Amino acid sequence: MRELNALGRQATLPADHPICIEGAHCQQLALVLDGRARVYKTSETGREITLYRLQAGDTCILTLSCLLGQHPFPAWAITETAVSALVVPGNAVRRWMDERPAWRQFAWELVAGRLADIISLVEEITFQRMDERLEQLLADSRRFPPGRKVATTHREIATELGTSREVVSRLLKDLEQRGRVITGRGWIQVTATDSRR
Amino acid sequence: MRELNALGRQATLPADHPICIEGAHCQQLALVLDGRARVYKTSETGREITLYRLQAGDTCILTLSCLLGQHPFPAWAITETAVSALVVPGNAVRRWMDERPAWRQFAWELVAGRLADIISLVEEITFQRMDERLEQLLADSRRFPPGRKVATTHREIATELGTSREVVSRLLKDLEQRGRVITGRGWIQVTATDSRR
DNA sequence: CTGTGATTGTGAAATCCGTCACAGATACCG
DNA sequence: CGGTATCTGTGACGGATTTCACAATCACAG
Repeated sequence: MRELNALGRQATLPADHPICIEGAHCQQLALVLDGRARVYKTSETGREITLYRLQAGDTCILTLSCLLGQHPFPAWAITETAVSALVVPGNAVRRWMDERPAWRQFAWELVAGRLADIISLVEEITFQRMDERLEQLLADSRRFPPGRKVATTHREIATELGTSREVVSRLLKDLEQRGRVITGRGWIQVTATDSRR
Repeated sequence: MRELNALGRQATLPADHPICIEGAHCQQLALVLDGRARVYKTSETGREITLYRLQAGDTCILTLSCLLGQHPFPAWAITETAVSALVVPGNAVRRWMDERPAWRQFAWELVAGRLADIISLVEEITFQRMDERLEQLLADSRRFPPGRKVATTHREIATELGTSREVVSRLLKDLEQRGRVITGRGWIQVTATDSRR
């Protein structure tokens, strides 16, 4: 930890600030201290899909695999909220990987987790309908605590799922009519479910 | 290498033999010496999608991330041809990760490559139509050398792309009429393209 | 309070895709 | 050579999704 603080440079980024562009050769790794960022892919037609998110305590495994595996960064990344992070140069990361068992363990844990995430993303996209995927997204109580308004737009959800805004609007309308959510301009509230079902 | 041979156990598996089932806790790692295997996901309705393949020189990064990251195996794996492999116990893998820089490098290279593969899979599934994805598959000259018959069935290609056999049959018919492929029962031949286009 | 930009609602059409239902064709095994 | 299992071709249908077009609504700055 001491070494980490010595070599690292504290940085803060505002919300909606680009971090990585596709094809970049990363030279440093950010350890997220606070805030949230999003790693995603884009299509030529302007649609997007979120691959995964970074939160406090995370580090971007794609950057990691760039640094250690000598590959270009295969996606885009952007902050969603203001983010503060500890930025560490690539060679330090590589050295720790050699010298620090705890760091190795940390890195593999992260990679294993994200790899599993992305694989289940593939599964979802391939086999599930959009309405199921939307429900699944809303069922994540960390991001959509039931009974509380969450600030987001239909467009944001669409880029999350890799579809278009209209589709999300329609599906949300359905869900609202079935009493599963309440929506307003710029927010959504998942209906509090009693725990019996 | 010496150590690898000392600790490893040589194993051979016939074609179409299951290797890993979803949710397994892997205790050993296979280094593929010869043959080909497939890692895939399934849906309840019986459809499948291939995540990636293992060839000579590969090792399964999912197994690796299981061993090192303490996660269950998030997919299925099966041999496609007869496979011979060197099977190494998990604790040896973990030890090498501590002691062998070359092994670490090897592991990270593989992970970085596959991670990029799976991410571009997500991109394809999300943004491309099935006909584009099929053409892309056939454009892989390692697997479909132009001008040579390749033994495969429509069903196999369907499980590759995560769709149904009929869809593949129709799309192939199209491609055949446009002169891009020649097909027969149990084989496909990509038309030899002159290099000017 | 008014204008402006962002957000949301919705209809219609087109396309893509998955599924069902068979018919035919082909390889292969005895 | 017959029988059988597998593979391929195809029509029909319906559902899911995308896209375009435009109206309506809302939030907020000035």
